[in-house]
Amino acid sequence: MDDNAESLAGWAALLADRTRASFCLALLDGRAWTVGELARHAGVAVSTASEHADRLVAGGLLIQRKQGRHRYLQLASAETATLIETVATAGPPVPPAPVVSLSAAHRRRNLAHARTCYDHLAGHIGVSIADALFNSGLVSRTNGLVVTSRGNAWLTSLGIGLDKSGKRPVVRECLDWTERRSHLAGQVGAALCRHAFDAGWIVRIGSGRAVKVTDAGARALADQLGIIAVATDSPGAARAVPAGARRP
Amino acid sequence: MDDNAESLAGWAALLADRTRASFCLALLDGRAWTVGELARHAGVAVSTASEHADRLVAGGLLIQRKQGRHRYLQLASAETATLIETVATAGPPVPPAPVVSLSAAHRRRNLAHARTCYDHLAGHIGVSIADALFNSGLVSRTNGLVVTSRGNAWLTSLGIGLDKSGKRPVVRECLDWTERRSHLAGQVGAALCRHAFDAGWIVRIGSGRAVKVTDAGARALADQLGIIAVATDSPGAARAVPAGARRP
DNA sequence: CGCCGACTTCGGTGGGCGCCGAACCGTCGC
DNA sequence: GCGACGGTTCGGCGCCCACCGAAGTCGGCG
Repeated sequence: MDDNAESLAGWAALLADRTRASFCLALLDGRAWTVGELARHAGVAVSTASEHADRLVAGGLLIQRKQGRHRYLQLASAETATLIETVATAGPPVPPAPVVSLSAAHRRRNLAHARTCYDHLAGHIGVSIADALFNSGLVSRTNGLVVTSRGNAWLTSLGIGLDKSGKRPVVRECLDWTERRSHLAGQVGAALCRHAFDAGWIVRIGSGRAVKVTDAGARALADQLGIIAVATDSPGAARAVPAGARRP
Repeated sequence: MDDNAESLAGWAALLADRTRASFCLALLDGRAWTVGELARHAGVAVSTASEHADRLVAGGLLIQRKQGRHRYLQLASAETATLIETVATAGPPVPPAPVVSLSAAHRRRNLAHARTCYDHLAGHIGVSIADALFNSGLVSRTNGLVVTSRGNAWLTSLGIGLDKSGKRPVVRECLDWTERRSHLAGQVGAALCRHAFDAGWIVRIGSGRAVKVTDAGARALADQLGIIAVATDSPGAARAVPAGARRP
């Protein structure tokens, strides 16, 4: 029991610091962040962030990849991510926060429904969009992940152009941590997200990652992709049903 | 992001202390311990233990029940137990613990083989029992999880009665963290575990959660459920094979 | 080659907290 | 009533560690 307790405590200690917790939560988006980004995100000095990164890597929670003068950090594995989410969303506990809760639960539901993951869409809505693009043959994954010619035409019709020679992958799958399925990242994911904002399909809820589908957005998604979506904050709503995809 | 990090950190902080971790691990056996017992178990002064108990209760990890001059502590819920197990058995073994291993590995094998989870049986043996009950039609999950009439008869033959009107679910599935499959909890899981202790089918190994199947227990399990089990500590043993279930 | 920028290392500071023993408080049993 | 006993409260000690700024390192770019 003795060494076991040590082990459990050591594990938990990694997460038991506000700054490190903030890192892990940020890294839940699956991306690799640099030390500087993490420092800015958590609001601490770069030197401090560097030391925390050391500890997290040493503890096995994160892995690092050095690239030029950057040091990229990401979660060690999907299991790690699951673990962090488990603890983070665990029970009502927590020392601070005596009441709140109602709005907290509401916020969580919003997050699960629609949010940004870095620069693309995630949550139920993100997964639904990915499904719709696959089902309607705009994106195909039979031979790796590619945008079909029909897909290109559709994107062009939205005013979106892709940079095939660029460094960034045109389209990429990104595991969604609330849905446990893929949504789309890469140039396509980012462009669609940007377009959704620009066209007023979605708006941010507050300052976090959560977004809300507007009425106009719901209509547009139905028209374009056959997705039935409702505004996140209407009562009993948090739901988006991918219908049999229609030709865009 | 901010309050979320705080929350995660606060949660983890509860587990991030050697002594508190030791408490929680001890309490995983589902029993209620007194402050004094926990203090002795962890090797700290009673005053120290008392303060730790305060924190764990305040944090919602434990609940307490005062009785005379004793203060009994136990895990707040089965979910809490699951959470602790998740973190405890999680990923990379942790910062410390360089070698140790042989006895540690042995102990872990014991744990994986048969242990208590809160108040019911877990590990390979727990999963085997669940399998046997499903296969022999004593418990069915075709229409939700229910004890069949034959199942009820069998339980009665063991001297186990169920409280159908009670608050606690009659039978519940509980994910086993070493097997990654379900074992049985709820009233049935608890009653079977209690019966196994009472009838001498299993005995505790030391003071922890690990249990060992006795020779008599192995015979009984084979007779009753067609499970082939061997005592945990016989060499190369840690194994329990669910055979084609026989009528009990 | 020299500058810039990302990151690391290092010394120093402060606060938090884990620990204890001593004093205190309630309950139990005589 | 008194003593024994389980538990709590309190003051104090010491360590650990999160934080910072300044100096140093190293890769990339002009």
